[in-house]
Amino acid sequence: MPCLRPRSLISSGPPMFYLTTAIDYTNSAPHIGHAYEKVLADVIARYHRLRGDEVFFLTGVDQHGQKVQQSAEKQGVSPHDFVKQTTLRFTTLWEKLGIQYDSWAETTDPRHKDCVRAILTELRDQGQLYKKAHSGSYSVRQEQFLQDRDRDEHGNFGPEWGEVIEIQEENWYFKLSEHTDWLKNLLESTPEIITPAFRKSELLNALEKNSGLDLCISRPKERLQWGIEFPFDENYVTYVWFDALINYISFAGYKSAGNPTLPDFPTIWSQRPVHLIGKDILIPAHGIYWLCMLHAMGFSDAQMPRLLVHGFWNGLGGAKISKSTGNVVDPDALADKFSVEALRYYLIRDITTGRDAEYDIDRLVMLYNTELANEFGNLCNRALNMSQRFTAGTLQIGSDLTEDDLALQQSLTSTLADYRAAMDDFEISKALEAVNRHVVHCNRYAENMKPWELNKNPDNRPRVATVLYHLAESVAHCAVLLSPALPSVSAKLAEQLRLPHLTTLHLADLKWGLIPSGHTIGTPTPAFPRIVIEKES
RNA sequence: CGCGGAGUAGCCAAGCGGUAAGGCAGCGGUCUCAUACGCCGCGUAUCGCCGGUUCGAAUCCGGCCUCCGCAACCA
Repeated sequence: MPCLRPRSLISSGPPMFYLTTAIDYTNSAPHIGHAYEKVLADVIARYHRLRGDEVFFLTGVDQHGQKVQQSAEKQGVSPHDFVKQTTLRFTTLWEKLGIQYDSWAETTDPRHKDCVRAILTELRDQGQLYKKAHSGSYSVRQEQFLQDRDRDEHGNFGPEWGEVIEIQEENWYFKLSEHTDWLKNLLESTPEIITPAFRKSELLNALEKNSGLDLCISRPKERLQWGIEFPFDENYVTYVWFDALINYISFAGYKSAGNPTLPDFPTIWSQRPVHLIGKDILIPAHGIYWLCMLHAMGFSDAQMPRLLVHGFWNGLGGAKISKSTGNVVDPDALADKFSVEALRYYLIRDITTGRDAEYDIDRLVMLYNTELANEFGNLCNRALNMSQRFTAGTLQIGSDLTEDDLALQQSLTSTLADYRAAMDDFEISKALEAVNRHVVHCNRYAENMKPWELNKNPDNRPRVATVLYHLAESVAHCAVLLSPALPSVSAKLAEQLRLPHLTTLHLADLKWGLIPSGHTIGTPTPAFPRIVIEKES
């Protein structure tokens, strides 16, 4: 068969989908918000693999900075050891939650440090960095410069700051102000840079206020040792911006000089990457600093990343979740109590991407029990069980299709389309609703067809087979559609169906007839055990 | 008049110009293949308030009220 496409396109392969998350600060244990972002990213990444895209999913931890240095001192360990121990809490949690990342970013990684230094040197040579003295009020105890907003109602610095002295300090600055006009134009001309759209006006507004100011990017070593040393000024380490943010490119192979342990940067960054971040770090970190940094490094407008900004999980009544209010939720304990599947499902099902949601354990249990255990889980079980009992586990594709059969197939078709559209827009919740719609359709179909009734008369054998095939085939489709959200369950169902290839299918392969005629399935066991809550007195 | 979100049935929530999805909870019924699951039926929601535009508004415009976020740690 002749191929009409130019050779360059043939060899280019599937598109690269590069997805990153914020890297978490290794100062304390991961909480529900950390888990949300990573699960969301994992679902998006798995969906793109399902689409057949080439995926590079990067996540990791931010290990430098003063807080870490202080926490380590408090514990009487080195920052290195402290960070090693906290990082382990993150990696073990991700493993438990089934977060399948392709690469792991740690800012203490020598490869990352080399990249940061290479960038700093280059920017300095291009005149993008300069050294300047700053004087102001400095708290010796807190080891930081104070702002006017830190003053109390009398205009004084309170006792919480300890001794406050006036000092002068030199630091390195990045010429941020040279890039803000460009950024303004970019944001106005390229709406896809930022999702959801309403964040754009917020960002433009902040940009207005920020204009004219350059960015302080260093800390003198007397104040901070736990960081990356400047390549051309050994008395300074980098402050967070030219450290943490760089991870998005350093671990993608930027300036790695062909280091075989890192990927090929042009391949990874061949189209706009997606940075999944929380709404708290859009302004100014990602929305302003990072984009301007990339611009200074010579990235073109077409290479600017997409910022996918998610909302927060708040406590009931919209209360902020924080350590001080004591309503922090430990995702590890939740997974133990309700299962990883229930937690993953809840975190992506009960929130609209980009908006906030209220965290409520009752809803976690409710959504899992109704949509997964009762509706889908029960559908799987009844379908496979009837096949075992009525046709000895063997499925026949069937003929003489009725209107009901065709309606079921139609339902699946529209679910597939809705699912795809929603997932492409990162609307995970909508996509899951679409799957659920078909599940409900199937249960209704089963009620109406009553195969257990038909089976009483041997003449109905072919009809029973056709009905059971429609149910089993639907289970197979739904198992694939749910695989980004619940990979382990999908694998379990593939096993029960004795269709191992389901786990490696692509979205485009989802056509009626996944189950070959004459195929024999295995025995079902509940894939979603109901969560039963013991009544607490 | 700082900026930005949000206000839809008891609760969660979709819709964003054409007589208000869905879910949960509740009530009644029903099947038995199935995880006491499923299925069927039952809700008059002045879509925060007031005005305007329109043949027609939850959806557009104006005004008002209420709640949340906008220092730092932090997704």
